[in-house]
Amino acid sequence: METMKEQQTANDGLTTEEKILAAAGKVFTRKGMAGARMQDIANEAGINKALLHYYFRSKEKLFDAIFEKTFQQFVPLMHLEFDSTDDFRQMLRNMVRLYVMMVKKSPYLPSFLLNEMHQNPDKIQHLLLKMNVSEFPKRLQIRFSEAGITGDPRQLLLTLISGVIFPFAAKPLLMPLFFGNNEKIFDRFIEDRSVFLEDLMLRMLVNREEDDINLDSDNSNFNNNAL
Amino acid sequence: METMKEQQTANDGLTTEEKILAAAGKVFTRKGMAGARMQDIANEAGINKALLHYYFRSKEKLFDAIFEKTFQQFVPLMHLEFDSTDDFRQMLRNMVRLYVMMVKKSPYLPSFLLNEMHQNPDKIQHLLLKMNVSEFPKRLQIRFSEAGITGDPRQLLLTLISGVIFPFAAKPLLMPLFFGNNEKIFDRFIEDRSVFLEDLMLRMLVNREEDDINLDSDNSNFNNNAL
DNA sequence: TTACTTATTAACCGTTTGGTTAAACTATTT
DNA sequence: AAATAGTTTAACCAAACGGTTAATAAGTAA
Repeated sequence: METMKEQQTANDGLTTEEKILAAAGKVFTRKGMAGARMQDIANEAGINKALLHYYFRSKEKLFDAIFEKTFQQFVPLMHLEFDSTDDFRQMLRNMVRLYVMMVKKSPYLPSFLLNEMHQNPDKIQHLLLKMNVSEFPKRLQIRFSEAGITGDPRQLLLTLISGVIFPFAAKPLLMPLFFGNNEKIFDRFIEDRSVFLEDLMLRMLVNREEDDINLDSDNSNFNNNAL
Repeated sequence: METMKEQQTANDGLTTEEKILAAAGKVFTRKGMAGARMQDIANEAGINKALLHYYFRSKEKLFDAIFEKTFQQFVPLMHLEFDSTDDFRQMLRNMVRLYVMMVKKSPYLPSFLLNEMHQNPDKIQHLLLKMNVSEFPKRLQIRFSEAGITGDPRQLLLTLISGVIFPFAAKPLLMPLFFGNNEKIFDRFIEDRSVFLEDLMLRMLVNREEDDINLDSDNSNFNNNAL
């Protein structure tokens, strides 16, 4: 029998703190900060409510921990992913696949993040400073320039990300409107959408250079991204 | 001095009920159902809290009124817009412009709707029945077929709508990350985006027929849209 | 004016909520 | 074993909340 110093592992192999974080993540992402109840989180974690305040001082502190963790799970993906692959097209493909996978696993995430971002825009400022993403727009521009893309890379990136995330964020509407409340049909649609979006990206990249339709080539306002 | 029977107009030319609805709309869209307080709504309307319960019986009833109104403002736009113009490309252009205008006017709307939709997916089912949108997917398909588009029209439509809405829904993130917290730069980006999205649509329509990249032409799962 | 209906308010009520406390339980140290 | 530090709980608390009530004010009809 070994002695455990820092944290003792509970019955199911999880620290109490870990159990709290898992439960809080579940409840907060579903109900949001305002809709979540501390008692619900305690029940979900199978512990006493006072323990929540013992580990995290207040509801807001606990929420902040969850929000930060969830936020970082989302945003820096592009951050990391943009350096990993040499082939530009393959990189875009990977991004689509990665985001589809992520959102598929936890469908509440997008609307949770979007909503809480609006509720506390100040916290985002702070989070973006902690993760060092201030260089991201510059790197994004360089990456696109090297690939010979002339247009505003933000337009393309936003189209890509929104294209993946939005169907999940709007699922409760799309489900009865387009998919007859059939989960399998929805899943198949998402499968098709991955291909659709990859193809969409390729079309844009290929055509953009040789085409006469000019989209504000001198995008002079791209450098104003101070923090 | 005229006599008023049905509803007397208050000092500022608005019925009390109208003042309540306006105030509730403002508070609910910003704070959400769970985050909104009846007292805040009463304050915003400049009336006593009990009046809220006098006109609408409960918080949920009041919320439902706002949610329905807001929801209908959004969804049936495509519904109406899809019949108005003969020219298919012009119609898509109009849709983009219309949605940009709408969301620009009330930036909280997208994240509010997306979030509350997740919170009560059951209510959406009911709302979709009231608005008669059951025919919409069929009409959408027909409209696209007539224009000679072979791919799944839902993919294209979703790309369009998400492309417009998402930048506003994610504005608190994009603002410091891409636009240096400068509202004017953001506005200019949205202007550019309208053009970008219109161009994007045209590219897809033009190329899709003559291209060898085949995106699941036999979209057999499109007809399963019962309600 | 009188009677009556509708609109509006201040005060109140029961419940829920985030948070605290003091005691009990568990492990580690001496 | 005794003392100590860390963990967990039941019970409690004040504030906030949605909702009610009883009384008042305002408009309408006779």
